[in-house]
Amino acid sequence: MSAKQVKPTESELEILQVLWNKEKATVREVHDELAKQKDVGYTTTLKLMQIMFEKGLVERDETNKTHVYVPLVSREKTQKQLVGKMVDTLFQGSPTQLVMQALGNHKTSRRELEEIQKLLDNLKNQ
Amino acid sequence: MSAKQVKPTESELEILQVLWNKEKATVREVHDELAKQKDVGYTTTLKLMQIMFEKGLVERDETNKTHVYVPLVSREKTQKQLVGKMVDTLFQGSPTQLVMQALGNHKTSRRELEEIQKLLDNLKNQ
DNA sequence: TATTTGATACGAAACGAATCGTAATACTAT
DNA sequence: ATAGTATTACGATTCGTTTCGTATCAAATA
Repeated sequence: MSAKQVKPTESELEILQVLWNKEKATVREVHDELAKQKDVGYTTTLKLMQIMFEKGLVERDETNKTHVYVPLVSREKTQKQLVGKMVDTLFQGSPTQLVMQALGNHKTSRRELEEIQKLLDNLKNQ
Repeated sequence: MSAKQVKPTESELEILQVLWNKEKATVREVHDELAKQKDVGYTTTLKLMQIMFEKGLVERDETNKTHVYVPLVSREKTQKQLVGKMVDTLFQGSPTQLVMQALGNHKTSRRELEEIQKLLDNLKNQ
């Protein structure tokens, strides 16, 4: 029985995004990426990543002066965690309602719709 | 162009849930409902609902001493708002991925699966 | 009418998240 | 070696959320 995963904050999620995409990254790399999206100071990003390290959300290689960070929580597990919470608090426990909402409000390509249909067929036959 | 809706906090969402379900409610009613789920003081609930009033998340009828609160934001709009944000920050802008995640990780009844399929068919034919 | 009960208002504290400035430290290049 | 540059460490502040205690007021009741 492993300990329950820490829930990342909004800002931590933004950092995790970068780490998941890059597999691993330095503070500078993460910061440069974030700076494209919003106005934030370098030390702010640094501090956040240090906190994430303390929380066990990331690991880091301290061999060199410039530390290299790696995510310790997976994208999938985090998605599952947060989607689950959202289903509970916003969709009264019904994932179906969430699906309807997500599909109804965005234009989805035919290709993607068919992919989902395939998944549905699989789920029905089991 | 109406002003952008305020993003409710976690606690405010819990209160909105009750209000959405009851259509309208007093602080006492909301609080009794919340108290079933978690340990919280009456004045805490009161204060939160007062803040929600200031934020414009709810309206209230002050005719009687005991105020009656009504939600000013709809469940649907709030769902849309938060699902949208989640798609952005956690699913790289792909609602389809969110759908897959939601469907994959919960057991969904055959009836619901078919309901979703119907929606998909409609979406494909337009 | 006086007392008790229940409601609102409000300030303040506790808490966590986010931001930044500054100092210390290690690398780089002259 | 020295000066400049980039990085980490860390404290402090700000900000928003949540929590609660106390005061005040109104309504019910004894």
